[in-house]
Amino acid sequence: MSLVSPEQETDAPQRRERSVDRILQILEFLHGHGEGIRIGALAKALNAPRSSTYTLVNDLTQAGLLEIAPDDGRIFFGKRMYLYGLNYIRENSLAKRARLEVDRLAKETGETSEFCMLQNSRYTIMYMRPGNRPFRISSAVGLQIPIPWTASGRLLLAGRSRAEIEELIAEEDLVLPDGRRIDIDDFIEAIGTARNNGYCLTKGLVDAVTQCLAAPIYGAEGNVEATICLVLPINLLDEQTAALRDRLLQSSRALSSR
Amino acid sequence: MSLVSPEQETDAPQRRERSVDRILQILEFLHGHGEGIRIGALAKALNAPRSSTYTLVNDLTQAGLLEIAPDDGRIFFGKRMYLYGLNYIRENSLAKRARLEVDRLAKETGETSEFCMLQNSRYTIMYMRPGNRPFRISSAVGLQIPIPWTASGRLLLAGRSRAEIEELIAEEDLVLPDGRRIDIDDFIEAIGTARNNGYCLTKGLVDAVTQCLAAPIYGAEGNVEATICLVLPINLLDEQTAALRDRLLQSSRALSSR
DNA sequence: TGAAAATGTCCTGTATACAAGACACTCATC
DNA sequence: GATGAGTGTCTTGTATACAGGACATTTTCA
Repeated sequence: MSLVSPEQETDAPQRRERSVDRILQILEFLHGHGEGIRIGALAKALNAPRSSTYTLVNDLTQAGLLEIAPDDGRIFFGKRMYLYGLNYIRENSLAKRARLEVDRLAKETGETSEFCMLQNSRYTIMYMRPGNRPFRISSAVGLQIPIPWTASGRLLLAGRSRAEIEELIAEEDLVLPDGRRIDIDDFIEAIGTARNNGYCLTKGLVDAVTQCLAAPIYGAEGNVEATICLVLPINLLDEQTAALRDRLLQSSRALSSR
Repeated sequence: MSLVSPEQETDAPQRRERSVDRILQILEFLHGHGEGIRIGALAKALNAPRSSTYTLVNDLTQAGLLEIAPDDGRIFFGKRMYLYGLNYIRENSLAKRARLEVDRLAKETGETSEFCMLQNSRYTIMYMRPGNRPFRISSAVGLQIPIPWTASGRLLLAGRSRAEIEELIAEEDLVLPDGRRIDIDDFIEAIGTARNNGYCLTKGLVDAVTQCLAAPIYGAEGNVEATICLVLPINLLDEQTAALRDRLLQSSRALSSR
């Protein structure tokens, strides 16, 4: 079931939609859009009638799931959505354990640690704990990031067929922030290597000064359900990296099923 | 508009509800309930028809806003709800600044720092950063906590009339975790004092070994929109506490409007 | 082991929520 | 100050989503 895409364009009179579906479309669009949007523009983007959009957005706003910026009327996610969402990371077994483990890892190593999953066939940092280095703090938690940009992404695709991978990765996701293009064959090979090694190290992908060291979290069926990873300065000594890797793999094992 | 309470009990045939409202009821109930619940029990709790509840919950589950525990079928908040919620704290101006300030405060003082707001006429920790002490980490972030249990709560009620306060505070919220009962008159007086002082200190309320030092964050209209606070061991020296208070007030000013 | 309760799915009629469009405003822009 | 685009509110008719209930399982526990 496609969540966000508006119904197929036909000449037939527009199908009536259930408000549930409209709500899900609104939320998903807002999340993907990445910034506030005004109601009119939202209705147009979803190909939804303006009147229905008004009532729904107003309902959700009154409930606090959305907020409307008082100055320009743009819609954002609201406080209540945030509070509801916190329940997930507090209650979900894996998320809860992973959060604690990330905190522990960051504290012990002093390095920025992250817990990551796939969502929508994109990569998402679910939880992050910054390290002690005076680095910039990444504010990418919860955002959707192209899978090929990350070490975790290579692990998360482990076990999938070539066709599946090609299907999953959009063309533009192969282009790095600095404009370089990742070759799909190299990428698929890297996935295989990562799978065999049981970890993955990428250098200077998203930016030139960091490397990313990721380890898999296996689900009950032996699939890679999530990853835990360290964001490191690129110029570490080999023995430092090796020590960090061993420590990371320990966390990886602790979080994996069985 | 009451969010969670089911419609008034009449003998008239049940009013039909819009699915928007049902959804809001489901989410709010789940949040307040604090743990997973099965669909049947949910329908009963909301006084909603079972069939409608099934379809709605299934829709929300497919969308990832809810999750159903595979073993016993209980409903929880889902991954997508969490990701949607993260947008709030990333985009909302106050929440964003407060998060950075809390991180800074925790780092500088080494003490557990929190950003708090009212929600539903209950008190909620919106964001927390643990300090360096080997304390237990509170996992109360996002939960609804009785206002009288906290220093922040006293600040957040500043400026409200006695009647409003009595209206707001449920009887049972005056009872502390250890069974002691807070006198409503003392509580109202403490609110006035907190308002005049521009900060609030409470000792040994929620547990015997901590004190809580809170400062207001003023909104544009001079109202207390939120608070920022420190959770400290109860046996600090006066001069230590004073220094922390000054530092806290600095953050308070930085976050307040104007 | 049998009865009672709960779970999940499906079907149907009708109360009503949605789509469409009208209307009165408010901004921009020329 | 005229034009066009967008905003927010209301009203109305009808397609349909919801409430109710039936049914086949599964679970509970006496």
